[in-house]
Amino acid sequence: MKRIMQGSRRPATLIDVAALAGVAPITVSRAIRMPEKVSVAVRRRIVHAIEKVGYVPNQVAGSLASNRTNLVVALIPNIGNPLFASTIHGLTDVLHEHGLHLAIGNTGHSLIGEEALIAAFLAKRPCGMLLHRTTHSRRARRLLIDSGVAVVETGNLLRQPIDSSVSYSSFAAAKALTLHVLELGYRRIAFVGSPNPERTEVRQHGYRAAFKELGLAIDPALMIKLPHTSGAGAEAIGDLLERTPQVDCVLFSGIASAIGAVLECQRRSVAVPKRIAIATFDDNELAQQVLPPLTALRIPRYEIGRRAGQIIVDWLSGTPREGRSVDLGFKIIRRGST
Amino acid sequence: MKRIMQGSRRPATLIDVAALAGVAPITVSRAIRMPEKVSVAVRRRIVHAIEKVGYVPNQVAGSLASNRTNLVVALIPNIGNPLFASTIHGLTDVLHEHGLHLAIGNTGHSLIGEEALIAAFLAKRPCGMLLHRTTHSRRARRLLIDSGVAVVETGNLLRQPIDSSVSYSSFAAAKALTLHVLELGYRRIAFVGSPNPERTEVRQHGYRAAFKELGLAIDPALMIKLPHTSGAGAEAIGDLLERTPQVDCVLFSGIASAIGAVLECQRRSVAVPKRIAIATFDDNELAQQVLPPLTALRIPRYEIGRRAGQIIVDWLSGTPREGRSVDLGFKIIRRGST
DNA sequence: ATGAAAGCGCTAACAA
DNA sequence: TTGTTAGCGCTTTCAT
Repeated sequence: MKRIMQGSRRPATLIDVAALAGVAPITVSRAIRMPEKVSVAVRRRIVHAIEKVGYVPNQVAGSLASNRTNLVVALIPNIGNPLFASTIHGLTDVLHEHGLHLAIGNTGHSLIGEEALIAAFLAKRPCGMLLHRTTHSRRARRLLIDSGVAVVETGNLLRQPIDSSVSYSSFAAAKALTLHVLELGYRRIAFVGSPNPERTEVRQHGYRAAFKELGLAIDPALMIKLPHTSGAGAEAIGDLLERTPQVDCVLFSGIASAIGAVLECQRRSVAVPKRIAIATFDDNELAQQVLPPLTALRIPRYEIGRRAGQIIVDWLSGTPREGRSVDLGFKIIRRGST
Repeated sequence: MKRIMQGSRRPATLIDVAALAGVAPITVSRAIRMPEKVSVAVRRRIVHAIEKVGYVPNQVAGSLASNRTNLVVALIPNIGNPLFASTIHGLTDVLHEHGLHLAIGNTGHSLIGEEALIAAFLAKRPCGMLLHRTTHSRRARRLLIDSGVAVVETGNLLRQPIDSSVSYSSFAAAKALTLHVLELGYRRIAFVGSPNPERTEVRQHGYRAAFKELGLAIDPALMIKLPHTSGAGAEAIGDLLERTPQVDCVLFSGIASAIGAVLECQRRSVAVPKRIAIATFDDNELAQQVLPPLTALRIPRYEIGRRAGQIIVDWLSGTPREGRSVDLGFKIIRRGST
């Protein structure tokens, strides 16, 4: 009740401030956006007036008039996934430095399709858009291109990005990690992918390329798909050991499942890496703490967010971009599990 | 280059669509927002025209005219922290169901202070705001109250929320967890808090209350503060065992440090819970996988986000709220570590 | 350094 | 069911 009555007081506008300060509205606008263009005396009066009436600028009106929203949109498959947290963090860090704000869309199990979702966010007239690993329909691409916003795609390196792409190469990473364990002498290497076909196929491709490069044969019984949870990882390694005892190494697509697998090996007293080696396609602090610590691929997630933000900022300031695809690479960190 | 030339084509407006369809602009507006209010024939022509010119509504203009942004803002201390992911997830799930969108602000190490940050986001004229455990200056509160937006505070249950508060009681949780281990017979119970004083003090308070309730004395050597990382947890338990060998149980404020501690015990072959029991103030899948699995406090983070979203949605639809403080509670899940 | 006029693209309120 | 008229609160452009 109290709130509602207070709220009914119409919020102060530029005009209210101007009237109180005895200047034209445009002068107040200038005092706020380019203080140096307004004389000190007038500025002081305006600042006073602003405090007095509790003026908070209406950015909606400002955006409409200036045709500039300072809004960046990130479309993410699943906000609940901690993986995205670092990228979003890097992104907001850069955006906030430049007075831009971030709106987040969860493409996950959204009822409305990708096109509708993109259209809905485009309706906000953002200055830039980060798209994490979404495949686009022809119409969605059209929509994005016609909109004129800076589009940065992340999640995988694209040869034909709509505008630009910042990521690492999933193919190269998978190949490198597979070569890494092949070179260590492992041969019956299981590959555990996620149910996400898009991502998994690229990685499987890299996995096969590594075998091919060394002229070795792949054991098809060792290609598995399962969700990225530690429970699933635990089950998977159990199954592998029982059903395909020839296995001597497992590559996990997700870190949670890899950690689950290591812990399951502890429970079963299966020696890692002696009986079976384990490596994973992502890294975090915990991967270093388990016993044995996990050999992992380190992906520069925070940096990807920052770089994506930087590209958007550069685009807005008219700075010509250098390349369309920015490869931020990856590192293989060998620890005890291989 | 290509992009820039294409982008220079002025985007289609409602007027363009109206002209092409041979109707008044307002009719197009209606056809989009309330299709049932427009005759089928006219609607068809309008839909055609929209497709033809590739019209994407300008929500900035719409918001200004209708005085409704459909924007909700969440201010979070640290987006990089996976803990917040679930809450944000729950929040977006509800918001998207009601056509609202989320903008995220990172209060963390922001250069601009809380007041400025709140003012900056208020300038976007959001319909609602979620504030995660931020203490507010008098002026910040004023700003929020005067704005008339629905404010939901999370992170701790508040007696005097600005508008409403959704959370669990940190005090009750800490007391309950402490009582839990006291009742199991542990007596020299270390409490490992985070460096965040605000949160840690409330929990320490609960910890003391539990001892007091049973008329037991606290060992002051067992109150520790450290960052929530698994590395820190590993170190901490090592130190505790060496410097204060009387310790028989450790309560960890953060889950990462608790997991680090369990893993450290494995490395040192310290028997958990025989030599030392471990419990933690948060739960996740991994906590169930480590050896032994961790006794944990389960906090309904996703649900907190959903509920916060629901409150905002209700507020917007004028539904009177039931209570100002919603306590979503917690559960203690006993596993092998105690 | 300051101001006047015009309008951004849409929707509310009120007709017809 | 459809249209007319007036803004929403600000910034742009062009004076002064």
